[in-house]
Order: sequence, then structure tokens, then C-alpha cells
Amino acid sequence: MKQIATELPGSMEIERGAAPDKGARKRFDRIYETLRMQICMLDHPPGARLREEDLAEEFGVSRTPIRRVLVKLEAEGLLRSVHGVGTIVTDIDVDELDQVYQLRIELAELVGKLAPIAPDEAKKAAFSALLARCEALMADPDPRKFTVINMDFFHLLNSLTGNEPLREISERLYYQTTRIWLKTASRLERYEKMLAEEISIFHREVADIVAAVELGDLGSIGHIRRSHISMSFRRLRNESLR
Amino acid sequence: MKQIATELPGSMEIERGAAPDKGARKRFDRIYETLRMQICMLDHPPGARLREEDLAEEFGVSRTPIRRVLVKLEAEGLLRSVHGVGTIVTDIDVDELDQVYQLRIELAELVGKLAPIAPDEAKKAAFSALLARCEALMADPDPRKFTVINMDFFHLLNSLTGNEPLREISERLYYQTTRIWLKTASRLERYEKMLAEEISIFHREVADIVAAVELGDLGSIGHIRRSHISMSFRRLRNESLR
DNA sequence: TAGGATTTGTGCGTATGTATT
DNA sequence: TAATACATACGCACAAATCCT
Repeated sequence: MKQIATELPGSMEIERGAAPDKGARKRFDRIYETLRMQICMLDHPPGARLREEDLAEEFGVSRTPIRRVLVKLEAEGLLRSVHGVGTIVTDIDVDELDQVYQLRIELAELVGKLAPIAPDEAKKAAFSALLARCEALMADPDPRKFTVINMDFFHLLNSLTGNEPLREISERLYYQTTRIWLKTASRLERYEKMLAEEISIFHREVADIVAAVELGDLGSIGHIRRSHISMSFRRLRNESLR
Repeated sequence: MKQIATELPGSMEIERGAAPDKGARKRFDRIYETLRMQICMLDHPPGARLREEDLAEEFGVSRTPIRRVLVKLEAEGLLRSVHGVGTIVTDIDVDELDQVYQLRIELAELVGKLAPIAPDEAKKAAFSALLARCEALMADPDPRKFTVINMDFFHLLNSLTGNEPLREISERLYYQTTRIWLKTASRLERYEKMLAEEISIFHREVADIVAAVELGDLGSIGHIRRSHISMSFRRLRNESLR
């Protein structure tokens, strides 16, 4: 039984300003990335319960496409759906966080070793621009801005390897840990001061790496990142034990 | 602050021997693992089109739970769903395969470095048992049996690290590459002979590693695996260029 | 202990996209 | 180019599981 119809398909639809969501795939990606960022930004903190129906309404679709996204986020360890209970944002304890950091440290060094890509002028400019944003951040410390800049910096560094599986895995571990770092830090007494210190230290790391990028010394980038990731986690753990 | 309990009450349920698929989660896992193994065994070779309806019938469910599984397998890079076309088993070319192997080599070495677990008697026995199966395989070379033993061996080695993210990632890359190895090899002229040689070489690797396990020398296990993974890929590539 | 409220899981009909004739 | 076949994507109604009173 044919449905009536058919005005001309999607192409006649009005082009809405930003993202008219042409295909199903683009819509899927948009919802996925939005949700992942929200989880990363602690808009949905660890332990929070997400209701499929709420999300469906928020994104203007039915539960079905939402569930697709949730399955993927669950496969990446950011969510856990439980029948009859809800969909919960995952949390990990310090021991697990330690394990992920140990692995991230090793992977960071691999970025400079496996299929390293010598940065061209455009990439060097991107690094410089990021350093500038980082300096602006120091004048006005803000956890959300810090998270975004940190994330952009991570992606920029990740683009220095041509090994795509490595990029993918590093990214996944990154999204799994930054939100935990942010959550843990935000509960500490000295949060404000600690954040400012962390931003300052981050700025130094960026400056160090930008210098290495200018020299085209990809090998030492790995070592710089290795020590910074390691120290960042140590600071967090030490602060937690105060 | 409410933390999600580590395990859900479902553990109160009785484990029934035949596993008649009690909960939704178990059914999901069963379908997922079955399908993954089928893909790995080339029952669904790269390029094959899977029809959701066929799978639904095969597993005795509707398309809905099948689609959940397909999304997860797609997230892991084993499938790709295209609207209006079908769900296709992914294939990767030699360059990509090379990248994954490069990464697997590094991760294999990390297994012995990050949170190494000293094997107890039970584990040593498991290694010995696997060596025996490997010897039996040499007398009767069979690609499917080889694949299964190889996989069991991989899981056994992976259990030597307490770093769970590392285990998870290694496993994912493993499932992504073995099937491609098998497919590529099966198309070669000297397939029969090559398989026998590969099994023989594999037997030697297992013997080497079992010896290292007996000595509790986890560090050298990493080096042994590193060289074997590397050489295995080189042999495949060289054979392809004949 | 029982039952209702809530939330995820499932089944199925329909819409939409793609390829082929 | 248009029509047709077929596969995935979607929306909705209902079943199953869990929680709380």
C-alpha cells in the first residue's frame, strides 16, 4: 500500500541555517558527538541517569535513533544501559583511572614513533594559535574553556601520526579519562587554585611542544607528553589524598 | 553521592546449564559473540552483505535486537551499515593492515610491562594444554582449528596483564586483523603449504613462550611475541607479492 | 510481600534511501 | 528518466525488568 504522496523528497525541504541533517548518518554523528561532549563536559556527570525519552525530545527524534547512539557510547565505555533502570553515565575509580593513564602514557609516545607526520606550515600555525588561546586562558581560568582547549590540543597532537587505529584508540581513552579528571578535581577543596595551577602547567607543556614542533622534533614530543600526562595524574592523586 | 553498584542484582539469578537466554543482556552478548566469531572465521568474509532479516530469523528474534548488535560491531570496525544498501563486512587493504600490525606489535610488548600478572600453576597448565593442542594441529593442519587455537592462545597471553583497557584494545585489534590474514592467505597459490608452515612456526612461538612462562619471565614474552607478530605479517606480505 | 510507577527491551509496520532495469 | 525491488532507518505500542511504597 503506497502512502500518498510524495512531495518531492528531502531536497525540497527548507535549508535550515546550520545543519539541515541531510542523511541519517549525519544526524547520528551529530547526536553522538553532542552527547559525548556533554558527558565530557560533565553536563551529564558520572552516575547521572539519562532517559531515552528526554534525549529523544531534546534532539527532536524518536527513541530509536537515540538508542543507536547509546549503544555506541556504551561500547566505548561512557554509558551503561540497564533494563528497567536506566542509562547511566559510567564512573571509574582511581585504580582503573591509573590503568588508563598508564596506557595513555605509552600511546602518547607511540604517536611520535608510528608513522610520524612532519608538520607543515599550516599545522605549525595551528599549534601557535592554540598556544595563544592557552595564554588567553591563563588570564581567565575557566574549567569548560580549559576542557575545550585541552581537547583541541589533544586532537592536534594526535594528527601527528598517520597510524589511524592509534589515533582512534588514543581518542577513546582520552574521552574516557578527561571527564573523570574534571569530576575528581572539581570535588577537591583547593579546586580553584588547583585549576589555575593546572592551566599554568598546561600552558608550559603546550609551549614546550610548540617549540619541538617548530624544530620538527617529533621524537621529543612523545617524551614531553609522556612526562606531562604522568605528572598530571600524580598531581591529581596527591591532591585527592590531602 | 550515589555510586552505581559494581554488579547488578541479576547475579542472584541461577545459572542454568544450557543457557536458555534468560536476560536481554545475555542474549545480546550471545548474538554479538556468535556473529563476531562468524566474521572472524570467514563464514561472513569481507565484502559479504548481511541481511538483518536473515540474522533475525537465524537467532530467533526480531530485527530490533539484531540492529543493536550490528551497531556495536560497526563501532568496532567489523561492519558498515549503509542506508538502502545493506550491512557489509569490512575489508582493509594492505596499508591499513600494516598500521594495525605496527600497533599490535607495540601493544604486545606492553602486555608484559603494564601490570604484569605472574602466572600461577593453573595458568601454566593452561599454557601447556595449549601447546599440546598445537602439536595435535601440526599433524592435521586445518585453517578453522588453527584460527581457534590461535585465538585461545591470544586470550591466554592477554590474561597476563592486569591492565584491562590494554586487554580490551588488544582484543579488538586482534579480531580486526586475523580475519584479514586468513582471507589474504586463503587466496594465495601456495595456501596449503603456507598454512602448514605457519602452523609450524606458530608451534615454535608457543613453545618459546611456554618456556618463558615456566620461568616466569614475562618481559621476554613481550619480545618473543613482538618478533613473531612482525614476522608473521612480513611473511604474508612477501607471499602476496610473489 | 504485593502492586504500581518508571524505564529499557522487543516486535512490527512504515518511511526513506539506493541500485537496477 | 521513471518505475520497481529491496535494504536500512524510524516511530510507536507493548512486554519485561527494576525500584519504591
